[in-house]
Amino acid sequence: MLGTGKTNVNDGCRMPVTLKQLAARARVHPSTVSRVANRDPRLRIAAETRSRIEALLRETDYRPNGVARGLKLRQSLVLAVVIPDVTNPFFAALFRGVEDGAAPRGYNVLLCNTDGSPERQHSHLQSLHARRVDGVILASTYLEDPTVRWLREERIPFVLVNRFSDEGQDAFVGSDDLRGARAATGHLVELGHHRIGHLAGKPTVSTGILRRRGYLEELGTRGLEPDPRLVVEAGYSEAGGASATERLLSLASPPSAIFAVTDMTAVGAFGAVRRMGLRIPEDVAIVGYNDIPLASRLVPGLTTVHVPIHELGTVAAGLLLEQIDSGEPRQRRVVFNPKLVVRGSTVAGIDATAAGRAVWPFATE
Amino acid sequence: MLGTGKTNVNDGCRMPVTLKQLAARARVHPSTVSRVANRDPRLRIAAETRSRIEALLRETDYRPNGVARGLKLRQSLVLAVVIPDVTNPFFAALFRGVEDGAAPRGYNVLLCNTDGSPERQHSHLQSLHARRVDGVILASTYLEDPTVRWLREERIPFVLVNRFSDEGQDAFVGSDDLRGARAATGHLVELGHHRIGHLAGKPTVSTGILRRRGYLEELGTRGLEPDPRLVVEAGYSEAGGASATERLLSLASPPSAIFAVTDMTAVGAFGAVRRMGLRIPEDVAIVGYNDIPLASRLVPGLTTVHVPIHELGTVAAGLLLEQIDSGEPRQRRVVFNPKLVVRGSTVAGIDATAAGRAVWPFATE
DNA sequence: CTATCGTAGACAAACGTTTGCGCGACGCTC
DNA sequence: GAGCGTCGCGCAAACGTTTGTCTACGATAG
Repeated sequence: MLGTGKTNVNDGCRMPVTLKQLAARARVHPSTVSRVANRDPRLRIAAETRSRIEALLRETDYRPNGVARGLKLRQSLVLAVVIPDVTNPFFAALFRGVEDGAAPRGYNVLLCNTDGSPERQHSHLQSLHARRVDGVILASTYLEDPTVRWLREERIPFVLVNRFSDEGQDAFVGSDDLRGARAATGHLVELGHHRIGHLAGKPTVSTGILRRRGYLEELGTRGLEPDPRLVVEAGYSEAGGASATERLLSLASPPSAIFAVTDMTAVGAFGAVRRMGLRIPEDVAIVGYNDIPLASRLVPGLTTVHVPIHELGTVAAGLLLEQIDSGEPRQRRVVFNPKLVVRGSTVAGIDATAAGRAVWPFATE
Repeated sequence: MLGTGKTNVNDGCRMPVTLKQLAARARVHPSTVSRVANRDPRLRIAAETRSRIEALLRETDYRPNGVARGLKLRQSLVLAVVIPDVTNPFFAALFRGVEDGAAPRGYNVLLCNTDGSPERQHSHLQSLHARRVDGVILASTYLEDPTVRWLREERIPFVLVNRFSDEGQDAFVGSDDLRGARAATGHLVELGHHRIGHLAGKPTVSTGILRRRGYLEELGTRGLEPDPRLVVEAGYSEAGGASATERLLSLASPPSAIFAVTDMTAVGAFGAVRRMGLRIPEDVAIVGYNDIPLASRLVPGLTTVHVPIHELGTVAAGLLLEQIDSGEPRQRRVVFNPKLVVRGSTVAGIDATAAGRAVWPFATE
């Protein structure tokens, strides 16, 4: 019979079809099939052969083995996003942005949670490197981060998001933390607050340093004397925000307003204030940072500094792909101008107006 | 000089070191280096050679090329999680569970968002298959899902989570939806509600069907006549929950309580009830499903059916790895017994007690 | 009729591993 | 001292692609 020569088809068990098997069935060399499948423009293929092979490709629904392809071509079409914790809505939205930016270009995206541990970050990156991911988006970096230096040395394309490292000229996308913090603080001053507390981030993280500096600078500009006792390191967790707030409100002369380094920190503050039997904003006004979806759903709504989180992700993906395509590290930095969103946690009753109505697009479950 | 023979090292540019390069430097065959690196138990290596090679491995910090390894070994050490949207806290927690279960075994995890679109789901899975992922965790399936059949046919290891497909005997981990829905409905009945509305899921999704059935069955058991007008399809989004609630509350004789198919749906109901100027729980009591972190932070807290979301993920990962290791599809089904958590959205004032204090571990940002 | 040329497609190497097999060399026994 | 067992390691094929080069063949021209 025709086509039953010494083809080494193994149709016994269902195996993903390979180029060689197709070549045998079409009685041509594997390279020919490859050129047809890839529409190789440099080689001329007889119309008859081509259509025969194309029919076969369609019939078997051939998909090249990505692993083999990756080995030969030295590109895996896989990116990685490294973050502290996807359970934090900020990072979930960020990841969505990255995927939305990368998927249309054929990339899949790995997600790695570090829980803020430099060791886990490092081991994740070792693993990613071994898998030859094409690029990394790193949102869990800290200042003087050896991981970033290692990425530079290994010439692995990467983009930092939200936080940056060193004075580095690495590709970066984030918000203008200094400006955002000044806007938040200024808002509280304008509301008449004199004693404003700050739930600070860590001094090892760029956002922690810059937002604290913005807070201090704005106080200075407004002619208010900063009180060191009003600045408490709270970290980025809800629990940290809660305990720091308790300390702040137990002071002899407690603050009447609080600027939290992060929305999640502010959420912790909400809980602490409530448990102490105080009212928001009458007794304590609260401002956060990032405008995560949760911020608009709290009661009262959380006044916060809006950051286009999803866009951070898509832009980062774009920068990374640019870097991968060009082959050279482009040190572009994209810094968004943050904008204050006023809600009920600083101005009583404002949630009933349009400002409080922000509805975040939560998708189907 | 020693060691400067015809070694084909190319130390001009920094390339990831390969087995061949190391072999050349150690003056042995690549296979020998491979065996040392892999601690191949079957082959005996002279102590001197071994230590020489081991020193070299440490010195160069050698990591085998995962792509080449994957090609040869037919395993990529990559899993994929397919969900509608990671921005939904339910799926974020689920993903964390999967990663926490898989990472210790050396796996990295791809995350794919489908936005509930069968087309996107299908194209994602095509792509995953081409990349030869070792297994898939699918949480976005619907009934009579061609994707699932395709997975079965291709013999790709997979586990369904939360929702299942067909009557299938596929590996599955989720909660007992029928029981959870009955508990939620029964709770409302016991509080004295006679007209209980249901914000239903889609009839194409197992959770939608089962939770609706549980609601109806419980009403029957309690001797209440189900009213078809009180069941409105709301889907799984906040917006869907809001608009469905508006319809429900505009009825001639509106319900005094609502059971929502999902916490996010319930969140939508919260907003709608508030906008209509009604009080929770005095005018309308609300119950959700899943107990996402957000549920305990709403004011009042959302009464809901607790599901161990993170554990769903780790267990699913375990099942999947078991399947991968054994080479055979194990059709184990793990069904958790859900437990009602009562908060202020059904019982006024209860949030001040311990029940409302559930603090979810949000990690650092 | 032969030299030339263009075209269609085969050949083979390469990407970086893993692993069954086999081969020399050494030491032991009889 | 010949045979045998063991030890240590090299050889080569294989995983599934891609791509530069080379060949065979038919046509055309001189």
